Amino acid sequence: MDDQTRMLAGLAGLGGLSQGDVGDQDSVRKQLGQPQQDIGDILQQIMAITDESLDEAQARCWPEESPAHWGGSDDPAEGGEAGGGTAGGGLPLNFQHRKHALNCHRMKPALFSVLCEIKEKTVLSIRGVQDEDPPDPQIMRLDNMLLAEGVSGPEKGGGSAAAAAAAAAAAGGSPGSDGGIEHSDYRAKLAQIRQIYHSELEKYEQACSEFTNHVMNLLREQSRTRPISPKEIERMVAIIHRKFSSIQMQLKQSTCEAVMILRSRFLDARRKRRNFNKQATEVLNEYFYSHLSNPYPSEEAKEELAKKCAITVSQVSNWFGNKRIRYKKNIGKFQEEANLYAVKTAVDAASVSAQASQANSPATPNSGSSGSYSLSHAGDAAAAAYLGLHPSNLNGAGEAVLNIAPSLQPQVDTLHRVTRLTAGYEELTASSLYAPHRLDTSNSWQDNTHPSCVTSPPGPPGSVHSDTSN
DNA sequence: ACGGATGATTAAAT
DNA sequence: ATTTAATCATCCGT
Repeated sequence: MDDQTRMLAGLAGLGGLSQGDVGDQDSVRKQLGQPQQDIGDILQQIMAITDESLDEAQARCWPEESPAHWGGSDDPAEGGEAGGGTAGGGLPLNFQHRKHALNCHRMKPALFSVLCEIKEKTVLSIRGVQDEDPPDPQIMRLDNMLLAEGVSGPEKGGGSAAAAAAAAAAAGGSPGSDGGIEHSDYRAKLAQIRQIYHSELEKYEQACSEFTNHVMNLLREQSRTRPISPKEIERMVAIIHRKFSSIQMQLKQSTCEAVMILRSRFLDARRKRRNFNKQATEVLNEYFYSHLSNPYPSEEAKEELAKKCAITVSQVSNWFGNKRIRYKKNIGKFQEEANLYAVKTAVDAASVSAQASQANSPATPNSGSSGSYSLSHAGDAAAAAYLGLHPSNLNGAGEAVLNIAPSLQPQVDTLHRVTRLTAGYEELTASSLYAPHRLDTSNSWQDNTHPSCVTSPPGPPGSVHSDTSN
């Protein structure tokens, strides 16, 4: 682990400091304010000890010396009178007992604290004042996002489902049937991300606490041989945590990134475009072709259409925008469609009227098409188609017997016949039905391009692309 | 795989 | 704010 070695290097650096501190006799003396003779003795002993290698010292001293050690970082209260009795007052001449005696010296706690203080100051001056870290706004942002995305929140379901639903609503997706499948896919991926995130997080946390413990033990042990205050250990732990939290931030950041990518791939409505279902298209087309002279549904009409088609109002707007422009661009291509829907509306109108006049109602086979939007205008195309159809497709009672509506797939010859029939009434439809409407209602809708008719395409149908390039 | 169809997005115009 | 025109990205039949 890279950070571990770096961390240890940092610790080693601190260790080096202690040697320098020990040499600073003057300040020690100044701060202690104790008889100088005493201090001189102690310092000499300290110097002697610091001349030994750490290994030697450890090997020699630790096994036998358990009760009192430097600083008593485990139990600060212990420091006060530790030195009093056990040393027995005799001067330690034996090299082996030098350290032990030093530990038991009555001055030891004071000296220790002074050394710690000095070191503290040095460390602070080196490191500057950036010790207290404010809660990182960056990591807070990431946390918030992960929480909102349902990655770091409660384990299952709730959070992510809510997030997905919210995203779907924001994307304006249809709440209908096919939405759920997509989202289950999305949720599966999200769960995958969440799992990775959590396992990584756990790993990091474990490593962090492990390492922290290790360092703390190390420092505590070292506090027997060099001045390390509890405060310093605390700070070291803080440093470690900072390091690890920066690693954690990286993890969070990459998780956020992954979630964003996932989101854009799965929930961006544009990328995951779904065609409207047949019925919706049908409803929209019916409206469009029955209001061909002014295919601009009002807000209420849009709402109604949206409700009918189980899509949003803005989707209705999109649809009409696309439809208008594409129709206008290549009328010929939409000819058959126009006739088809004209027929359908005519049939509906006919069946409605038949229903009205005759008591029996042969429930229009075409589910949503009978005009719940205002038929006030049901006019132009419907009437034209009606005219074209009348001779062959209406029975005596005026009831529609047309069979193309239910099966949505009109045979080609039927269509052709309709087209040709309608074409026969060209002047009638074009001039007496369409033209007036076009003139008085709409100003910009098809100002010039197609002068006359619905039925005779002005140009070669196949040649023009509705969309220029792709 | 390809090309047309189609819903959505965008900038510009109104 | 809505519409147009162009464009994008995907869907879907072949």
